[in-house]
Amino acid sequence: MPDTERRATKQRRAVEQVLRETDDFISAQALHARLREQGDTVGLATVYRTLNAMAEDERVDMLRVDDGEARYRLCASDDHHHHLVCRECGRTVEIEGPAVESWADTVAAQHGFRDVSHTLEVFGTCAKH
Amino acid sequence: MPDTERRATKQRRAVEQVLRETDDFISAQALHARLREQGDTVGLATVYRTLNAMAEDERVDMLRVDDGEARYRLCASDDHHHHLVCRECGRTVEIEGPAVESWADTVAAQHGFRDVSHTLEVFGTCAKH
DNA sequence: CTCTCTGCAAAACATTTGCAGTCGG
DNA sequence: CCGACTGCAAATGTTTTGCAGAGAG
Repeated sequence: MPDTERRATKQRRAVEQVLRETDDFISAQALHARLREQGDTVGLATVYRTLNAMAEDERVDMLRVDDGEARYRLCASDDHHHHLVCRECGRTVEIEGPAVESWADTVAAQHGFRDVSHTLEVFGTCAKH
Repeated sequence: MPDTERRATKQRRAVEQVLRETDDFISAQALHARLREQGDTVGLATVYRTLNAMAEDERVDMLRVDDGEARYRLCASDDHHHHLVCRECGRTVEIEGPAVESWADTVAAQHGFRDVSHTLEVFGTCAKH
């Protein structure tokens, strides 16, 4: 239902502000916790409703991780990047793979798939471990 | 805990048999339903436990779809591969990206990461949808 | 026999929804 | 004002877990 009117409220502004300050994908639960930390009292349900609305309007990207939590991030209109994560300490480095992007699109198209998207995460043990 | 002993039971054989007959990824719930259909009475919890054990032993691939259900499938081949998954019907095509493999290793090494592994899934809408 | 496995029901999660009251435009 | 928005609590849906009994080796 993209045609519904959408009002600008205090809690929506709060959610968007946290998203703006967060580079990586963040879960609804974590976002809600961060809001409480900084004093904003926004209901968890409202966080979910806001995130869903934004996803519907394509203002955030949503992806699922293996632990079952959905994670959200403001649509970076600029570049799409991936992450290199240390499996020991969680340290994260943003990486780019231009070749991967086009490769994924090409292969998908060859198999007749449209609206292609992909998830790519690289794991390793960083120098400190 | 990959070192735990693993016994061969009737219900595990039943789960594996369904997996063997299924080409695409299937959810635990759907697998459980299929078992009941064909007369096997296996508890839902057992299906989950079996699937988790197999995933831990790397005998099945597990992936999450946007609706929040995890889907499982027997590892088809021994070499490392990726998947192109239809987000509408779950139809899956195995794809290979030799360039991606080496790219991931290289980038990770540049950042001082060792023991590199990665996950890559491509999603799209297949020709039938 | 000895442990692992199973079933069932309850618990633990993430996420959604019903409703009465609130508030933006 | 009016209808969209919010908070809370209750409802959902998936997956996990505790525990007593069953069964593989």
